[in-house]
Amino acid sequence: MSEQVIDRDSIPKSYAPSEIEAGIIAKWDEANIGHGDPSNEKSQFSILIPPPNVTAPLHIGHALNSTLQDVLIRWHRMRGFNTLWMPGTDHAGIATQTVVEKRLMQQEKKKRTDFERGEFVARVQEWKDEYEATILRQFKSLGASCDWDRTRFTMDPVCTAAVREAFFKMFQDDLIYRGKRLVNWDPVTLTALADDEVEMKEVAGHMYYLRYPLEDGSGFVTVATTRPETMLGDSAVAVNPEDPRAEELRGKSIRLPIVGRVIPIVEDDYVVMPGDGDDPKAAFATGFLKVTPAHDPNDWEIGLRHNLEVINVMASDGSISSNYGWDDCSSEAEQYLGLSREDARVAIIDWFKANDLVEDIKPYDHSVGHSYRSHVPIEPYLSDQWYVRVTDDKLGGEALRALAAEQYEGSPPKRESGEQSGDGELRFTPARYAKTFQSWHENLRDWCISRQLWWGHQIPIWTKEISIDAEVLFPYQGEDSTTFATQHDEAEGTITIYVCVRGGHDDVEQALVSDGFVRDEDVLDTWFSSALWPLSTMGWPTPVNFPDTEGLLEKFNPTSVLVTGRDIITLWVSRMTMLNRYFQNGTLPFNDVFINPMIQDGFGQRMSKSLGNGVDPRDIISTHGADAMRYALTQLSTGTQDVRLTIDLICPHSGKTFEPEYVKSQTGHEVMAPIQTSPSDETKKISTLYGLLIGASEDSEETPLAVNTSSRFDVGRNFANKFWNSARFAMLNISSPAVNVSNADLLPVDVWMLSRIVHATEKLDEALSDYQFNVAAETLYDLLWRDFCDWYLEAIKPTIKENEYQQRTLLTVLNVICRLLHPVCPFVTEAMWSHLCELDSGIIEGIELDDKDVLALANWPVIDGIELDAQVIASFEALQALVTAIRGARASSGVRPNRRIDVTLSGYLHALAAKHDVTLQALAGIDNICEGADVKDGMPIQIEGQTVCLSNMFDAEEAHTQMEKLDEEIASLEKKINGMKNRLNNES
RNA sequence: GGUCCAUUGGCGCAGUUGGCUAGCGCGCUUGCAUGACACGCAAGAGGUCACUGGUUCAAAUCCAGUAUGGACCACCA
Repeated sequence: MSEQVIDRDSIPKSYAPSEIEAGIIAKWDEANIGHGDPSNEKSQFSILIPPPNVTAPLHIGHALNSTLQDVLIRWHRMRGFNTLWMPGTDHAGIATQTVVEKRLMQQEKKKRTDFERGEFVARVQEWKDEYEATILRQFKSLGASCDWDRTRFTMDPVCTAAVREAFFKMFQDDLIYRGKRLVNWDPVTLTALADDEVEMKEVAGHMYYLRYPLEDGSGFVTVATTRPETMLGDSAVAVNPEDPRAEELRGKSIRLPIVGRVIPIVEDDYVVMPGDGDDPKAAFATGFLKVTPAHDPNDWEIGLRHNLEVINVMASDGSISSNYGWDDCSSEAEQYLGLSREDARVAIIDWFKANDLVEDIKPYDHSVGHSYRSHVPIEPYLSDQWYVRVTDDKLGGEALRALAAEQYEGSPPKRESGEQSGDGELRFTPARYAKTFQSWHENLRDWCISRQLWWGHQIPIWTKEISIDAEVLFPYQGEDSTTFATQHDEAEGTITIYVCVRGGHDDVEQALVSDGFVRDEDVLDTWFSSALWPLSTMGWPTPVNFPDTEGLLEKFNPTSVLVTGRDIITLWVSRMTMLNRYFQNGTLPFNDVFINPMIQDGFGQRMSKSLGNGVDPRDIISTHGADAMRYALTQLSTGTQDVRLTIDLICPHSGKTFEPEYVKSQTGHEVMAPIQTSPSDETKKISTLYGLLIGASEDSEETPLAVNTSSRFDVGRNFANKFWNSARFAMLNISSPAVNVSNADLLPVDVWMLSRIVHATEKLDEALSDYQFNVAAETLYDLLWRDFCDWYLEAIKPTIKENEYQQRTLLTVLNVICRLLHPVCPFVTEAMWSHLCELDSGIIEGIELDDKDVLALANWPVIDGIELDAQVIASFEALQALVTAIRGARASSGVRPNRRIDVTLSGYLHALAAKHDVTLQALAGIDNICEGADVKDGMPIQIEGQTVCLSNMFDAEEAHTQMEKLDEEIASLEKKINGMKNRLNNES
């Protein structure tokens, strides 16, 4: 056995992440550390990645989300669980289609409709392939230990099969239906949106007071509206039955201006009366409400109650049109056809003004729904759409009952048997988010799932219209392959047949087509396939067709925990819960939901591309390293609050950093720019370019001159470097061959250090079990920095070279620290591990550490039955207090740092000092340790009521200078005192 | 309008069932090129825990109210 195993030059002096990370990733790939094996008997721990949209590269929020998942996965893997972390991406229907359409317009000046559907989808597919590859590379570069062989995409064959089957079954069970409703229509992207895809924005608008003449010429009523342009589709005026004016108007009609339509006055208690104190609308109300069932959701409801005509006066792009259900367009009204909503509003108000029918126009601020994609106001628009009946107890009710009893009063008590029922087993961390989940389900409305897009899962419905007199003859009825529904339209005299074809029956599809059926053009809402993610990724329902998914569902569903952001509790968490329970006998897709913090910029704003305040994890990895990023993100995951990430702009060429501020760019956007405290050419250049680039286009692909980073990651870089260096130092001190260490061979400092790793392991386990990531990070920091580096390494310096037992203890401690740090800082620990493996660590009884070439696959330290003398530990802690006190006294009295002084103590303190003499001498700069109770010379200090005396603190010359210094200080203080005294005397 | 969250030294945050002197990182001050690390070491300054009242032997912590900030839901008269 060689004397010195580690060559001093083989480990560089400081940690350079960029030189090491790629090699480590390759090592993990080769060892296939992420592989989850369904046939493995060990208990499972599984996580499904919230699949990021393929619209753009990952941002720092994704990095946070993935880091936390990876910490949990690596920790469980080391603890011996059979782990599966399933990666993947989401096709993100409308979002992806929108960015691709935008790019085609910019680069090729082409619209979607300039392509065949298949052609266009192929272009989107190209985009998807590019970004999916980028995203997966990003995941890998931040150290994610997913099961890469099972990477899924929401439009993979395996996922498509699940979508087909889910749709089929729900259609069969009448949980999916066709309905003519007002939907949230996006007039730019030309698609319906779900309620939660609508963003409310405050808009400074106007309240228009319009006079509607009574048909009999006996006067008029004044209606108040914010949307005068919809008056073309008015089919009634409503008044509250309690309103005193209601009675004399009863039975009368209105002649609608411009159109000339005669419309009834209906009585409905939805109408707010002016002066009704409680309702804020009362201040603006006239008591008369124009009713436009085709263009307002509330009016739609009134229309249903009073059986009113539904007159749609707009085309799908929001322009005024008589082609979509407006039959009585007058010649007067024709002038408005083709105008946009906005232009029509102006023109119609002009008409009312010209005809003296405008009573008033008041400024009015209100919030208006906007499309979360195109950002234009939503148009409530009448159309035929597909809905999921989430209001059915089988879906919404089941999801609600999943909530754990301690988080939701209405939850059924947990079953006594060990059987998993799903009821009351869903637990949110932090617990308050259970309330978000609960109130969402208590106010559910059916879910509109059809989208008028090309990118997505096409709805598996084939349609044919037949005469109402014709017999509905359908050759496939009753077969396992199809199910159908019909819709009768008495007015048109038609029956529409909707046939849903189960997946894998191409012959039936062809037969339908030759029979005159046409497939529904629309695709499903992205969240429909996302809702099936826990099932589809694991091969539900037909594992036979996808052999690599065999056994996954049985082994890994329910998954252990879902880590996600609070913004998708309703969009995603709820729907996964519903569908998983519905298709899997009530079992849940996951038992725990951990809601990770949201990252904001230093000013508390959401990060976004258009603000220019986004942070790309790749930039952080290049400036700080992946471990640094992971450590910092773990540390700021406190669970209670959102986190602010102060952003620094750094110029990659010069390395200069700038503080950002928000300025108006030339396009009018608020964008981030460097503060020009001392305007240099460089600041100006970056500022201008930054503003231009970010302001010019949201999807700008050019790299700005400056890169966003944050000094918040410095703590992580320092931490990783500290580990690197301390490990290097420790290993360079190993010179003796391996030896087994028994308790009797340990010095007090070794016993103390072992007690610290026991303590840290327990605390870490507890913190991670409770998803207290910040506590975990803090625990690691204290262990590595405070305990190991500040105390242990310093304390053993005098003895380590000679003491072979201590060398083995040091190696064992380092080995344990390596393992404990690994889930949070996998790269630097894995890199050190290969050096550590070159040394034979020996054995310390009570600490179980296996031998593995790859740290990621090594075991979590099992510290069991190690006997550490509590008195020895306590005595080391007492020594720490003594050292601290002496250091403080030395510093405050100006002793030269490298001077060795004498200390005189008595009683138990002397015994303590004598026992730890070498350590005390090294840590506190002590020369002689003397025993004595009463010392005349020297400086007395108090420690726990005992007097300790320091002496020999200065040589003659130093003593002289020190005296002079003190004299000066006394003189200056006396001067101050006299000054104060004089002032007091003068004032009194 | 409804629900929820936050307010702790200059900055960013911990403080889980009330209980030793309220912690941590950055920054700041003083000193240090010490044979692991200046991405470092040692010592230090800095907080009436937003405000008002209450419960208690004891409140940053529990209760009520006020102020400020934020998030979500509802709402196009």
